[in-house]
Amino acid sequence: MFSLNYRDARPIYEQVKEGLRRLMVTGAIQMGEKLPSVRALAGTLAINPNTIQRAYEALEQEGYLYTIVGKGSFAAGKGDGSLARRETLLGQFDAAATELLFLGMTTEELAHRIQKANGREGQAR
Amino acid sequence: MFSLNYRDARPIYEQVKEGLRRLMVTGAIQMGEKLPSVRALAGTLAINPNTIQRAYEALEQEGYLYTIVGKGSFAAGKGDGSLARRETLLGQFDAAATELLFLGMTTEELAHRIQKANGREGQAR
DNA sequence: TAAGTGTACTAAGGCACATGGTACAGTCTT
DNA sequence: AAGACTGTACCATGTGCCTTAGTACACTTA
Repeated sequence: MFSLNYRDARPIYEQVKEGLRRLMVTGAIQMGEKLPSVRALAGTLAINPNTIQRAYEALEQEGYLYTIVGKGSFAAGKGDGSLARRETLLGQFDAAATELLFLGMTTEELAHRIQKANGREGQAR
Repeated sequence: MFSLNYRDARPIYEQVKEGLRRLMVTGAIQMGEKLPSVRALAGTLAINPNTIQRAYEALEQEGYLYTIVGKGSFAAGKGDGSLARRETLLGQFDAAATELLFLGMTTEELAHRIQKANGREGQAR
């Protein structure tokens, strides 16, 4: 599924968030698919269920999953992302692009990189 | 110069790093220009000099500034960025691009955004 | 009924961050 | 030579977030 890095400065629940988000964005987890339960994922990653709960809670607020009490958590659709998440991403995108241009990369190189990213995304139709 | 956000989850020294990096990347601080001293910047931002010191130390390791004991710290040139920093940026760029494409943005929209970023960058020749 | 689901608490410990203080070596101005 | 400025290096302290552990409750499903 994905792995944790305890040497990373970022908190575990952030790594869980990014790991799940990545699986959904790349199509490894498709829309409507059931995610592992809080306790199950906690057991797999050998961490506390509370930490998983925190990650799920945040992902739900970002629009990446919805939850039904007693049934479980499920991956949301593409159009369900929050505006706040989109703004955050655009900020990260612009900052990275500006700095990479400063470091000598060309607009063509970055544009080509987007093409490759477009290939990775949405392999799930 | 730039401002701190105490409600932000990121540590202060990270915000200082990003603030200075942004000023250098956008040309507001040019190559070879002297940066404010550790104590001066600490006074301006109303924080501890140790925190500034930590930010400067990290920026030097990233290749964004060089320092001369007794004289001060100075903005480095474009070609002095570390490879590690470049790899970090490329990772952030790809991740943001992939997720934005998932959320419905087109490659053309992102490419156009890079053009605008290219306008902001390097206004200092 | 029993097992599995999300959710909500509380208590405790660990760790990074930030502060305050002191000190030293080097550079520059006077 | 003296003083003011630079970066740098400690140490001790407090705070807040993260993480764990444990318990409990409402709901769904087999």
